[in-house]
Amino acid sequence: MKITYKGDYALKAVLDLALNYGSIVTIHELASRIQVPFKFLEQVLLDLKKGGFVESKRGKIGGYFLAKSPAEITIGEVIRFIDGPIEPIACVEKGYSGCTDLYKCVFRKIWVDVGRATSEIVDNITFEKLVNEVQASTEAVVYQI
Amino acid sequence: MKITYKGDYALKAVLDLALNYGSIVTIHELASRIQVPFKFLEQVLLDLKKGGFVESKRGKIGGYFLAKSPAEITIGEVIRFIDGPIEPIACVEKGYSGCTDLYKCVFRKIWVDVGRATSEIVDNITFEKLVNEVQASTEAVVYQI
DNA sequence: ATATACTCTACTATGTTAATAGAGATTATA
DNA sequence: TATAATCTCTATTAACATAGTAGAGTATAT
Repeated sequence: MKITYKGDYALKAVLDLALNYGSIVTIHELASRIQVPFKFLEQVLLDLKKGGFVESKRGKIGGYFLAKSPAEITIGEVIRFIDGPIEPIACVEKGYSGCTDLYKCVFRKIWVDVGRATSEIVDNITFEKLVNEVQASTEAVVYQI
Repeated sequence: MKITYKGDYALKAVLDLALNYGSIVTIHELASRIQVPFKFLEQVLLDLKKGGFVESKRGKIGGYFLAKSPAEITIGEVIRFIDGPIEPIACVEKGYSGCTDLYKCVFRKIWVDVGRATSEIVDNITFEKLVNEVQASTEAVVYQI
């Protein structure tokens, strides 16, 4: 798994929408809050829409909002959709001719293991969990003042 | 972690040298056995040499051989040296300005976890282990005949 | 000497990533 | 209905990484 900027931005965008679940958020607000180039974020959001993670409303008072509750979205789903398969090497998902050689691709099963271990983590973290974490940390800051 | 062809070839090369531990192997033999472009493999082997994984002997009857015993080399060491850090995103090792924002980079600790889980696997697999696996599988085939 | 084999540097083609640009479509509201 | 705000879609580009190729140079056994 390699997380690109696009994937990173997508996760931050979904997190922001999760933090604002119930209201509608413009790309502009989002872009300034999560510090991402506006035009790039536009594309990321269109992708997230195609993936069924977010919905949008056009026109004045338009914007984006989550298509499901934060509890129903995991970071694994998002990162897979935006950045592709979790596995560290293509041979784990595809045919990969290299596996026909003498060594019978002894490495393949290792990459499968790595993929599983990674999935174990990212598929069990929902945005609800992350929202709670963020809120707990910001509350903690408030109490310190 | 993303494993490139170079990393894949490096692992196969080390495995081949491990299977032939004790003897010296030419790039040519290696290239034909592990099915890798000769000139590309040359470079990979030079890198592996810089990394201290292999040694070489020039001239006639020259070739490559492991610098340490297969038991002393893990696939984690090799892959890190050839393909860079295990972590799925740069922010885990570097500064990464994105972490200064409101959300305090809630994702960062997840990537650290993923990196740890991956390391757990790849740092505990030595080439001795792989050699045993390969030999067991080829023996099994022999018995079947 | 010479053949064999490693060493080193440079080059190139291809693809991906990150970002920018701009015209178009939709909708609330004055 | 005009208009401003907002999402939608396609194209383009600069920079970088990857995968592979090329060729001249150096070392060594015989």
